[in-house]
Amino acid sequence: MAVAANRKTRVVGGKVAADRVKASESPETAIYNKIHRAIAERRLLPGSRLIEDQLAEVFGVSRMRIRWVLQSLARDKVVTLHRNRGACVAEPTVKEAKEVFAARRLIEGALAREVVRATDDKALKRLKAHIKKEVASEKSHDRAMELRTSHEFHTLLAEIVGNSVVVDFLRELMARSALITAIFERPDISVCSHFTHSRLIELIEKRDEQGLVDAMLGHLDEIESYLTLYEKEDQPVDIKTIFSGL
Amino acid sequence: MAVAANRKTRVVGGKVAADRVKASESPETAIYNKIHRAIAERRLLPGSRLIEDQLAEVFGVSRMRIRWVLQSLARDKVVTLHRNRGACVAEPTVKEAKEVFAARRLIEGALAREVVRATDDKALKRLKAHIKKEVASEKSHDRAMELRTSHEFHTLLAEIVGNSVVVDFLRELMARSALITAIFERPDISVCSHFTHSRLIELIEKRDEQGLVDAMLGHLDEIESYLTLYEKEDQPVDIKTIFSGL
DNA sequence: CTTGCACAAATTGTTAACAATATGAGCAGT
DNA sequence: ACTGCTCATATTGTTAACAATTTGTGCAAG
Repeated sequence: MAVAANRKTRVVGGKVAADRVKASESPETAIYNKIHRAIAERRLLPGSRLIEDQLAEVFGVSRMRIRWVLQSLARDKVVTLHRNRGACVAEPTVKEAKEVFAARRLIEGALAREVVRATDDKALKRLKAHIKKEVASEKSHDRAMELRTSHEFHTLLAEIVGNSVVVDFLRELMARSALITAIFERPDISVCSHFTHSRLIELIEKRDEQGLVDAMLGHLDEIESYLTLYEKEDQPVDIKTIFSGL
Repeated sequence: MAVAANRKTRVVGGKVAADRVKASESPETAIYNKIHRAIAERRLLPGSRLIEDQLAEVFGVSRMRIRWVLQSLARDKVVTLHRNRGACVAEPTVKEAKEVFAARRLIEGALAREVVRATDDKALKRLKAHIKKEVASEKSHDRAMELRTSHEFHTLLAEIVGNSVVVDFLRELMARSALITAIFERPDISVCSHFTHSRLIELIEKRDEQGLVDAMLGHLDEIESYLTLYEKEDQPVDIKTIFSGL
């Protein structure tokens, strides 16, 4: 995430301030997260314009702050910026969605091998603890939280391998996946992913490297198959036929 | 790259303007590239302070522009930003360098398989044409250009696979590699990489998937071995001993 | 010789006003 | 109806002045 997150923990009279849990967030990151979440949860629909003045007023900050945040969101492909025409919530194309999933297969597939090598008892505990979180999320029937928790599992695998460069890539891919899922999700299917994730953990425990790789790739295929990723066939008929006639 | 690069090609009286080759660069990207290049070519050494006013004057733009560019450079890990204390040229640690190369092995190793599948005649031509560029760069004895061209080869492989998400990741990794190489390069060795790259192309031509993967991993190990990546052992002796004494 | 303090200088962070640009409505001409 | 035009409006882009912060220096006290 481009927005710096390094405001010091605020201490008041010897006691940590009330917003301690969010203490590591600069105002910029806080706004970044709010907008990002609003988009991922589809309260802000793809294509919606994001007007600086409005956001500035809503969040009670100056326009430059908003500008800054929008830049960050744009770099993470969550909004698109048009010179002199402002920002819109990104509208990922089908092509883009497929590329993101292809990239995930590439990276997470390769990562799977490393995970087997890197997982120790402590890591296993973290993984199993995370499954509990996923179960709780699914029970709550809060789709947004479900998705977040589920994505965190994938980032967690990268964290276990311990390469922060890869972790950053994974985070970025998860953020984009969240947006893509929000947009292309089929309303008729609801994935029960904690089960699949448990299966992955079993394979890690068994040190079944190839099995884990295959299961991971299968898992990603499964997720992708739950989306409606077909190109829209609305040909630009009128103009095209005219031009092909020439 | 976070800085938008989308100024329209300027047309003057029916003829494309003289700066056509750079027409796609906004003033921000131009400055971004200049600073980035100065760092990669070690004209700006790691740790050097980058003072907004100075840069603004040098490039003849306002401070806000510089601020914007510094933000982009920071996100690409080429400079580090300290709240209220300005920007410095990044000083990649040995740990960071190793992580970047580990990430490269992960991604480029996995990419190698895809490359074999994705390479057609046209792609082969591009690859071979690029080797010529590398040869020319090496002849010129311009170390900076040599490095650039060499890195472009790796990005080119990603381009051939055709996944723009992966291409972006690779570009980022190459930029960081360039900086890392610039900093940790051993002055006594000069890599003659076009030969190794030619070997990779041969393997692609032979459709030797596993061979290519192995060769690529070996290549990356080789590059890394040409750097002086040992942790500096200058223990914080004084303080540490005092504390361990307690 | 070190520590602590106050103050000055350099630098970054923020704001509000202004300039430039794009968008859409209205309206005339065909 | 459709095109082309002008102008008002909304919105973004830029600037310059101001506020806040950090850093370094000098000086006095221990």
